[in-house]
Amino acid sequence: MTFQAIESQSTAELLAEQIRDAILVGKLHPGDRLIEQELSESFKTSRGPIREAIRILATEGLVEHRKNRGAIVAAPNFDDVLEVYAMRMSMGSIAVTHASQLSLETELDVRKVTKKLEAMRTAVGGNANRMISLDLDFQSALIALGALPRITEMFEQTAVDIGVFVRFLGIKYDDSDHKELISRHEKLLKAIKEGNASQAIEIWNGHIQASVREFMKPFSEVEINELFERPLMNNLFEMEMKR
Amino acid sequence: MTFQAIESQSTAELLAEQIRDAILVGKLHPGDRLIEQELSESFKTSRGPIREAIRILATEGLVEHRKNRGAIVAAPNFDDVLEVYAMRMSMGSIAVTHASQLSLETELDVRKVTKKLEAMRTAVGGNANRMISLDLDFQSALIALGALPRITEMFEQTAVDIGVFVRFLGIKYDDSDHKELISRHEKLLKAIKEGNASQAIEIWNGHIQASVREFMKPFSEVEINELFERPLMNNLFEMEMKR
DNA sequence: GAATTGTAGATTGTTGACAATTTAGGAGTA
DNA sequence: TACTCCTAAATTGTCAACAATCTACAATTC
Repeated sequence: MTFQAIESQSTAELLAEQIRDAILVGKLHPGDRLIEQELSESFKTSRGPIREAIRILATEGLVEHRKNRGAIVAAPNFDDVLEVYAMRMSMGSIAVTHASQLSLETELDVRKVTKKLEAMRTAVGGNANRMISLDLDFQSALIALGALPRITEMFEQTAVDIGVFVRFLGIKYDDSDHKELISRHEKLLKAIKEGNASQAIEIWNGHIQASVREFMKPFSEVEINELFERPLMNNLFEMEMKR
Repeated sequence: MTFQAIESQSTAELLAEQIRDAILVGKLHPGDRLIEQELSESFKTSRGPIREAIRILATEGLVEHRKNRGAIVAAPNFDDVLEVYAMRMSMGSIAVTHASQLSLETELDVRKVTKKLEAMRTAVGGNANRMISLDLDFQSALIALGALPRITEMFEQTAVDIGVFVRFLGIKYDDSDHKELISRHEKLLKAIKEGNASQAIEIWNGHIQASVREFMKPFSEVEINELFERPLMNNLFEMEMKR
């Protein structure tokens, strides 16, 4: 028998994870400073690994690194939401198409996606953040089917972004849509397995649009109409520019 | 009057630049090891900044970082070319569309693009690598007009990728196409300024396709036909799947 | 002889000390 | 008061030494 290689994370990665979670959970707020010595003391490590962790978070865009002045937690706005989802829509289309056209030697990966979907199914009624996180996991696994490393990587990245948006722009997961969400995901996976790329893309785009709409819910009628004036909304909602 | 803040690069960034150039220029080959101590000795610095530089290059994908085993220069293949250009095509479409729809308060940025174009014009007959690099500069500046930070950032990133491809997959810049290239760029910029998004996209996509074709030139007829079998080629050449 | 185990050398990971830079606030000046 | 200049504290940047880990190869076993 053969075991899967276990790869222990480096201290820096571990630290980055902890700090990232602290931001996503709201223990750290936009504008808060990350002071190397403070962190190294509370994590009981030296400043070296902390530095690396901060650099990791900086490339993720979670913190902003100013030369000689340290890092601060970054603050997102709605333009960021639109950009991130525009990226996810079109990159996702590529990945999903590619996955559809690949002869699924990716058997193992398909298993992973199914598993994520299962996790979502059993998690009905859980709290909103948990559901959102599971949904993002599913999407990441799905996109990974495309076997395009850079695009997959970019998805991981934008998933972190979305975590920040959820935290700082506020969003409530709508439980009533849960069933619909899962059935959409099922259809999407099915389309990919059957090699029906165009259908897969259609479902994918629909999902992205639904996600963006979630972010618009906290806004008023008037504000939403204003949002639809923004250029990027074209990319996301193409023809049907009216709700 | 007000001056633009001059921001001196950190040692690590400087080092990363040096090493990156060494890779792009071919002084370092895929598989070569980057040994921290060696580098720190030849750069006359300590290992700290070297470490950071290597981490930077690792996130750029130029080197591969193996835990406890150091970093090696990464090796690209044609799949990478296809993925990178697929990303540039669709991300570029978003940026170009967005730029077209923006009321050009981006006056300053437009100036920058024009300048890059001018640089290309005056550089006729220069060596191939120089032309390619100028072309990439132009494209980056153009995409920056979209004012979408993540997409702009991604373009910088994939430009580095392309540098690696050019170096290690070989490509010869075709001087005879030079005029056509520049006139295409002019039309593209003009379309954006006039807010003609659909035309801009069309030109953009054409340019991407032309770039990919450049990378296919070293291949034989038979090999090229094989390339067109690859799923990703659909995204790049859509309908016209025959040369 | 092939496979396994042990070991020395090379290399990365971590640490605490010191240097350089930035920031904030007070003293001095008009 | 408003402004500039200066200084001290806070903080990041750099360094060299030490610890942990990996690689290659020799020694050992079957």
